[in-house]
Amino acid sequence: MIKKQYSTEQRIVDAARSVFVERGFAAARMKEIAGKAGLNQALLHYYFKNKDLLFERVFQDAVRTFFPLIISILESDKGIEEKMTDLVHTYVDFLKANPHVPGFLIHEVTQNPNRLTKFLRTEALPVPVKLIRQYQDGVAAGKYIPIDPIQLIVSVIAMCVFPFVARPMIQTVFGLDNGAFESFIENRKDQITHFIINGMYR
Amino acid sequence: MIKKQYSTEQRIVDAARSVFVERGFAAARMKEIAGKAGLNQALLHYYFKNKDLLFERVFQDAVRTFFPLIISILESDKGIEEKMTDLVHTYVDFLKANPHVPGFLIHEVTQNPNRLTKFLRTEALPVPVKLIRQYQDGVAAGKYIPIDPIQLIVSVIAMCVFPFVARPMIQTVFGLDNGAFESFIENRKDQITHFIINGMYR
DNA sequence: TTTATATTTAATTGTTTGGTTAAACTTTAT
DNA sequence: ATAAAGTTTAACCAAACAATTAAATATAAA
Repeated sequence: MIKKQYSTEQRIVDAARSVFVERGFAAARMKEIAGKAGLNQALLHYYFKNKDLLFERVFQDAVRTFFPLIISILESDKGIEEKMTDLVHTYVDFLKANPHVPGFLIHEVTQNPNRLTKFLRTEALPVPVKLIRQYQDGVAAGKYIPIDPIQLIVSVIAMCVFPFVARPMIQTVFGLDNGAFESFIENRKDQITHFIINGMYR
Repeated sequence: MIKKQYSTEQRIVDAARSVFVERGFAAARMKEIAGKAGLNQALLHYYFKNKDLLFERVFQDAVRTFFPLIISILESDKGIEEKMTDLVHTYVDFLKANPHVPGFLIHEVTQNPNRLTKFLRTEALPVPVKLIRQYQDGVAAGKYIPIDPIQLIVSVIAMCVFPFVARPMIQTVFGLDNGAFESFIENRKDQITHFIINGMYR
């Protein structure tokens, strides 16, 4: 019974993720989610009392995958260059496997910031103090340009995430079909790594 | 009569922009737009046959402000460094005045890419060939690092736009109140300019 | 002044949606 | 075998929504 319960609930959550991530909360339809999960709406409501509770589950799962990966890379014991390289490569590969998640999170947090605030009250995200200290030490030693390490982190994440978030726009404006866009992303990993590391050095 | 017609239609469009940009197409309500414009729903439909037509108008106006500014800066006759500085400063200032527009466009293009495709069929966007050539010449002369100038353009735009698009997320994760976020953006202009120009040079 | 256009109010319409209900059936656990 | 939990079907509900209608009034143009 435990096995069966897991399977039905997980089927619902997987279907819901698919629909919510594609359409967003407001445009997603419970009827569609039920259909995708291969069950009826009554059962959907047996497991999740309402749309908002189901959404919360999907949202929380998405946040749990999106942020901790960044933090663990930034907080490793390696040197900055290696961490930046790791971050770009690992993160872009993660985004390739989950291309719609950042856009989904950004939009839904914008629509309802309380969702993230509430989540972080129970599962706080550590500030990447190691990376920050490493960078500040490098600035003091005259090795890196004097910018705020938080700005650097935001910039690196921006450069990784933005092409996924704005994918249709970039494809349309620059006339890239799907194959060309995938090459663009694959090439991008080394190119922005080079640009970032080069940019940090004085 | 012309004066009056402009005023009512423009009032509707302004109200619609406000609501669509904040809530997105799916969650925006015609009733709310009518209320914000200070008129009734029948009049709303007298001027715009349906929700989609009204949205198209707002969308097109937004696209018309978002992209051409980038292109005009990238295609000026100035040197690359000056153009990058101009782009960051001008663009961030534009975004400060219209903070929700990029997020709105990105989300709505993702939900319905045809809107942008259709728009660009009638109002094509030039590719910034001058900037591209300038960068490629610099690479050939051994002055800049060998990356694709399109990647550079995407990165610069990413660094300008992302903090606005992901503002609530960044504020929440880094614990910035509104004042601190505004300082962050103001500081960011010079910091990313420095980072970008430094990053380009070999 | 007359005609055309713009505007309003209040009510209505048809559809969609999230959610509920009841009863029957199936599966699982004891 | 019985009881509990899971699942289904079909119908229903109330609310919300975009859009419409009819009639009256106000404003602008000819």
